[in-house]
Amino acid sequence: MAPVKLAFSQGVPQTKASAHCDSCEIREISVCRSMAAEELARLQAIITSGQAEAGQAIIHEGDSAENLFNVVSGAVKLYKLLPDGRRQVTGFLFPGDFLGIALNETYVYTAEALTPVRLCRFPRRRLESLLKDIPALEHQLLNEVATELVAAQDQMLLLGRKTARERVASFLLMLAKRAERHGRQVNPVELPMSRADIADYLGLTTETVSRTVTQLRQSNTISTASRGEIEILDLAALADLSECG
Amino acid sequence: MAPVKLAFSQGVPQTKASAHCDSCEIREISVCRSMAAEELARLQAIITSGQAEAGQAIIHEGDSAENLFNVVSGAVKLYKLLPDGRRQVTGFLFPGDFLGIALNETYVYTAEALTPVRLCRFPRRRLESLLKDIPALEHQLLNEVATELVAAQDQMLLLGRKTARERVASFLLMLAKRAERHGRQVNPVELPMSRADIADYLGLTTETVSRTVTQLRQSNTISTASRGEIEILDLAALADLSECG
DNA sequence: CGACACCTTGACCAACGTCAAATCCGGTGG
DNA sequence: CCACCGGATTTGACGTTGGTCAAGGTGTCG
Repeated sequence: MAPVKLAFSQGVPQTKASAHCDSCEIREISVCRSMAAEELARLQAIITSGQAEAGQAIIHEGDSAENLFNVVSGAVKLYKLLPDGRRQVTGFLFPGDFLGIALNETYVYTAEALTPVRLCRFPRRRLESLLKDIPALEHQLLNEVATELVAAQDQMLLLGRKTARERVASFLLMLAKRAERHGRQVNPVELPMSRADIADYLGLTTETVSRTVTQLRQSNTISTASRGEIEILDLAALADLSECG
Repeated sequence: MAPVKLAFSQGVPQTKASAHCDSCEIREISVCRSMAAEELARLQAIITSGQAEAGQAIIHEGDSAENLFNVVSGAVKLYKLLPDGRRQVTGFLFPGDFLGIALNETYVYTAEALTPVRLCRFPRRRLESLLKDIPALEHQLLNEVATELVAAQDQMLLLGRKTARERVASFLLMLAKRAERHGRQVNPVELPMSRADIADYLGLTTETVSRTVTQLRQSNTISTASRGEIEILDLAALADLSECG
């Protein structure tokens, strides 16, 4: 089938679903897992695929929430802005992660692609009507949101009470744990985001992140092999520093 | 019926449900709303009532999650601790709020009563089996958790990027909005929590909170009528200060 | 009325932010 | 292949917000 490109949400291209859930590489780690064949078929009937270039916005804070997404490949950052431009990155998404949970009618954060991203797109209205019929789907969503809430509370502890060094250590450990859980390479840890993104995630400045990374390198806790990667040399030391975060 | 007291979770007394959902004062603002009579009856069959004195822990971070609760009356704080004692208050609960969401088997935060508290207690196992039969209940829970997640993301923005003054202003506005939503008195705002609790919620120290409140009083934005209350004199100025948070 | 916990205020300090400059690195074009 | 460009990152010097430490005030409850 020739992909028919249509505009949606800031021009991110979409096509009629060209891939099938059957062959979906993230099915087992996404919200679509543990769904009966018949349910999966109904779900597949409403999805289309989408993609975004690095740097492109997928959804915008404040926009009407028309669609929800699953990240199929690539990495995404979520952020909120204050009127004067101060920014807080609230999360990073990787394949299998769900995007766009908004109980109100509008998105509460902006999502921007860090790398080229492939997406699985669910029209919100149609997904909501499916929820009434497929309890398993609502159950998975509840799981998903609850997991995110727990992570958000850990992040509050980090932002409210940890030192710069503890924040950076916690961040690296979190990325390593997630890479492991998702079956990606753990060491060196891949960092698809810029120092500025990391800073805005950790409530610091790029300068402080950079200085802290330098300190960790000088104490032989990590090594910065190539750009966009950090190798963990002393996991125990890093865990100590992170204060269990 | 004479309440039979049994020990549970750190000695918080419980009784067989002596009140009925029919007469529950928080039914319409809690997770139990929009439930059919038959469903409500099944829910009521598994609940017992509980209570806690001011200062008493209701659940402990790390404990096995045996029960979930609804706050019926009073106020509760939630917090997480670092090994060295640093504390982050992750939320305050008021009547109608749900407590104990934990997808793993253990609680991820401690909940402590700020005032005498009455609770509605749901054994987790039995609630989970009800979820399979009552889609409306799972739906309400999803709503509840999603709302909490949105609030948590706002709090990340506050903790990561706002100044002390903006944090305190945002906090007062949040309390005022919640009081309004719950039909409690809005002005003066009631503060059942201590300055230390506020500080640990806002990622500040008691001294900074105190100084900031003093500043706001001196600029005639608020007045500290009596202990445990703050009157908002200039709502617009406070909203300006909070930077839309 | 006195003890105690909580809150406020003051003096000083340090972690992190700000501003500025240097360096690194990948991409581009000759 | 190599020089150059521009953004990202690192490093340095210095400033500021909010933390720390300490003292004093205030309300509450026995």
